[in-house]
Amino acid sequence: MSAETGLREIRRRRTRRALLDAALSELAERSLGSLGLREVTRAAGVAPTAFYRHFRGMDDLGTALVEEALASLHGTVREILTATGEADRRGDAVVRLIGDLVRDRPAHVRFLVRERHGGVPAVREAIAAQLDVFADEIGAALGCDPLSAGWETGEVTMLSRLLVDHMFMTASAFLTASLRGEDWSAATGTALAQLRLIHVGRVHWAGDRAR
Amino acid sequence: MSAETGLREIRRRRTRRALLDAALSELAERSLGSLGLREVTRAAGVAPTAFYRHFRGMDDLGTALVEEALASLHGTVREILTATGEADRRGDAVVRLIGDLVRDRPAHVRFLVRERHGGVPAVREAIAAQLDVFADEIGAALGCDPLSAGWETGEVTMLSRLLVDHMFMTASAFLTASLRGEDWSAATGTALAQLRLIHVGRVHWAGDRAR
DNA sequence: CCGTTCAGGTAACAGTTGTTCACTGACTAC
DNA sequence: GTAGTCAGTGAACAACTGTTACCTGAACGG
Repeated sequence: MSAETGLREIRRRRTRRALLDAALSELAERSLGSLGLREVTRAAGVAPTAFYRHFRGMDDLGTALVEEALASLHGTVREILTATGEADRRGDAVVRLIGDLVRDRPAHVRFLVRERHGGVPAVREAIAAQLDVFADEIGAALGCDPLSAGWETGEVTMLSRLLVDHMFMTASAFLTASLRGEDWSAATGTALAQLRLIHVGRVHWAGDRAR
Repeated sequence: MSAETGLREIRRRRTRRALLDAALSELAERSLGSLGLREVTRAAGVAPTAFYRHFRGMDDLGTALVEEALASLHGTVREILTATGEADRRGDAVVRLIGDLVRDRPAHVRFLVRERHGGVPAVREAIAAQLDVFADEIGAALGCDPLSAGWETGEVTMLSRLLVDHMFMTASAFLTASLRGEDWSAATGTALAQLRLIHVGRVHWAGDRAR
């Protein structure tokens, strides 16, 4: 295993964390592309050159942040998929889990939402690739569901992509709600209703497809 | 009226256009926050100081681009709302119109998609405000539809917000499809199916709401 | 204990940035 | 025809950028 609890390694990890955190807090109201290497090191309380001991450049720092943010998101997705219960109860669980994620790691979520279509190609593509993986996982889970009996694979993937995108818009809604103040429950209600609408569409999909 | 066809005004408008176009083409693979004033003037073939004759700063240039981009989008939305025909035929019209918009003004659409959650607060909020207006318009149109009989206003707005967001994800899908190559028709199919799924959910919404 | 490794710091570099000032000269209003 | 307006220019500024080569000293392996 890679325990690596040397004193030196501890220091190393600490400043690496400081760099990531500094970048993350700076990214609250800025975009990655407009973030300078020196700004990050200054906010982290480290000399500019120390940056290169950890990252090749800002793109590298960006992809590291993607990995980190998607790790927590992956955990959330896994929880969602393994959540048992009736299909419409599962919607409640999804919205609640996304809300928890936004509460626990707002900076990570904001980073993902912002850089998904952002100006740094490497980061953008890293996020897109991982979201494709998520969509596939969700699609696989959906395929096992009795509600999807008789669905073509193309139909399943279009649904899972819709769900992934809806996850992102829900997260974004939670973020703006959290910094605008008190309409958190309204955002929850909206997301729940939209998810339920999609669910209803799913239930009656096969029946209405003929027409 | 403000005809203003003086020779001086013509020159003025020309360099203003050059500045906007230069910024727009530079924004194909970058974000507004990372775009420098001098880069724009250099790409426009103008001295840096000329910039200030037209904009107070980059934020101002950004909001001007928002206005321009949303003007074309507003036209599309209006066409969508006034489109007659059966409800599911209207879905085809929506996807086609968005496709046309992406084909005609890819830079504007990309700018909107990128800066919607981007790093420049002024631009972000300008876009959000206009999207709220669009959602209200769509909501009003939906309210007149016989399919929405018995719907609460909150339910109508959650649907219109879902539709606006889906418009954006469709536009984004078209954009990535257009620069990745040939899966344009696949993107069309996905967007259409998703819209139809939402439509099916809408039709059976009232009936399933009780449970 | 001693030589090595290596995270971090210092100093300097060439380039770029936003912004100001005074200036030109083609257009305009009278 | 002439005086004035004003879009665009040129030069200069302090501040900042990413990146380099070299140095320092504490933790490390043996």
